[in-house]
Amino acid sequence: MFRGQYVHSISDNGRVSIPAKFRELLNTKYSSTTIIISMFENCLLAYPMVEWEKLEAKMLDLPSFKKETVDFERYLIGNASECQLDSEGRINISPVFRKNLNFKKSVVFVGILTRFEIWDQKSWQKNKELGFKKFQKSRDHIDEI
Amino acid sequence: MFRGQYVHSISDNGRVSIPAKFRELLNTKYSSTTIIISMFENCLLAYPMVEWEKLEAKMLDLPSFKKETVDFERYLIGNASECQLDSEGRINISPVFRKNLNFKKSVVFVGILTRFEIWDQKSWQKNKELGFKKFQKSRDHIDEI
DNA sequence: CAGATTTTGTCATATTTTGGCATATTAGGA
DNA sequence: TCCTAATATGCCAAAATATGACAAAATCTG
Repeated sequence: MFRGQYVHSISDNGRVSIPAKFRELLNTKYSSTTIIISMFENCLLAYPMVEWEKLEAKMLDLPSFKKETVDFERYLIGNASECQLDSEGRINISPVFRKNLNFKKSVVFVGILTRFEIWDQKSWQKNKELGFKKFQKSRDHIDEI
Repeated sequence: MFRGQYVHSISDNGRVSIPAKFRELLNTKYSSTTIIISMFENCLLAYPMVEWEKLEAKMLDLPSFKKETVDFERYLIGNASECQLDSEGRINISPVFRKNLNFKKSVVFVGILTRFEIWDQKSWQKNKELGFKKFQKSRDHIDEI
């Protein structure tokens, strides 16, 4: 499972290396270093191909003309892009993503089970307080655990 | 079960040894020295892998894009990291954790049944008073015992 | 089509992490 | 209280990792 946080720096042309722990998981569990990244809240959301395909399968089952479906899919799929890790374990993040999410010098990788997020470090820092508050609040709604 | 308190010192690069009593429990009861640590309130929370996986299994059943789920998982999983005790019974605590929790020279291990916490010694001292007050208050809400 | 710009591949190096040994410290038993 | 065994921790070398630099390839633009 993807877990934990890693801070990496991103080059001027948008190249950044994926944390070794994540690369290893892609190699072992998923046998593929192809991932899909898309936009989400204030960050990028990245899935191993296999997990992404599961997600797509579920989306195909949604009622296709319902407003929520259209809005959800247009955003998530519409922003998705496929990436191959290179021999050094790096990917390129397109200018569009970098501009939208204000990616500057450093980014934070955040592992979340079957997927991981990529944040601009400054935004992540800013969200830290809020994130903890949200976590505290969410605990009341997560009754199953 | 994990119980009691142990004070250990942490090296400059974040390496610290797990109390022998805890190691023994991992070896005997859990047959594995793999643990997961994550942030929680003002300390680290450590689970033997088996116990942690029970939690994750429950989390995988939550609706993955719902706000409460994201907030909860981003914090708990996003801060989690897998550790293997080395041959000397030590683990590494990442710079992110040390910074966030202000880990300085000494840390306190606190055993709590199926898990244990790791505190910066100073914070632990500071929280002692408060901890007692909270304990007193909690007694009214613990109806099952 | 030619030149300019961007992307990609490879190498080199600084930094961090890991493994193992050796020594210091602690705890428990006689 | 001393001795012994277990435990914790400092230290150093080796391995892994991240990232900067640069050249080659590809792409874009006029």
